[in-house]
Amino acid sequence: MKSFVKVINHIKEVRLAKKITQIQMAEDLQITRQTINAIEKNKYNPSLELALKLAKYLDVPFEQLFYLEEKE
Amino acid sequence: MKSFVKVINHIKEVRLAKKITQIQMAEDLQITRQTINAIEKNKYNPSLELALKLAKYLDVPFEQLFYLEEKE
DNA sequence: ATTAAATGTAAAGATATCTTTACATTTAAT
DNA sequence: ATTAAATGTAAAGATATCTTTACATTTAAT
Repeated sequence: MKSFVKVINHIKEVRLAKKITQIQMAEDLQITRQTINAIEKNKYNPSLELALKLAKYLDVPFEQLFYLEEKE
Repeated sequence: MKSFVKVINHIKEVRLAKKITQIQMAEDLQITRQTINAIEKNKYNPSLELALKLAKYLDVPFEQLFYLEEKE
């Protein structure tokens, strides 16, 4: 899927505001800490399923946590 | 990511309500018709990026188009 | 300054997402 | 009933997402 937009996520900001560690979050969501780290560092996007779990876990509206933005 | 939840999507219902074909939608979103079809038939979930594009295109709140449900 | 906890990163391997090409079946219009 | 448009499907290949194992660096507390 070539694309001129990219996904922005605010996971790190929300996580820090709630004083949760990557480790805690990974355990709670039953994924690895490397995955959380990679997503926060924008190595790749979470799958749709994980994205929905993240919004639920962090208790923020989905569109506030993830949204599209023009690339570059 | 082993998981006890699955993603539900209402793409087909919304698309039909708007009288749009898979072909038209695929062209507009610059993806293939096979991808739309596979997602509507639940062969797999869209990527987060495509999911966000779909909600925007169909003009529905994200959480109305995609949400988690207990598996089985 | 030392230590422990947290974060960052890398590489290999598994599965998921998406494309391309091709053909079959169903639906809608005449 | 015929035809065209739309939908369904399959297989091979490319890239993305996620795990596991391992180690390095940074941050926070003492």
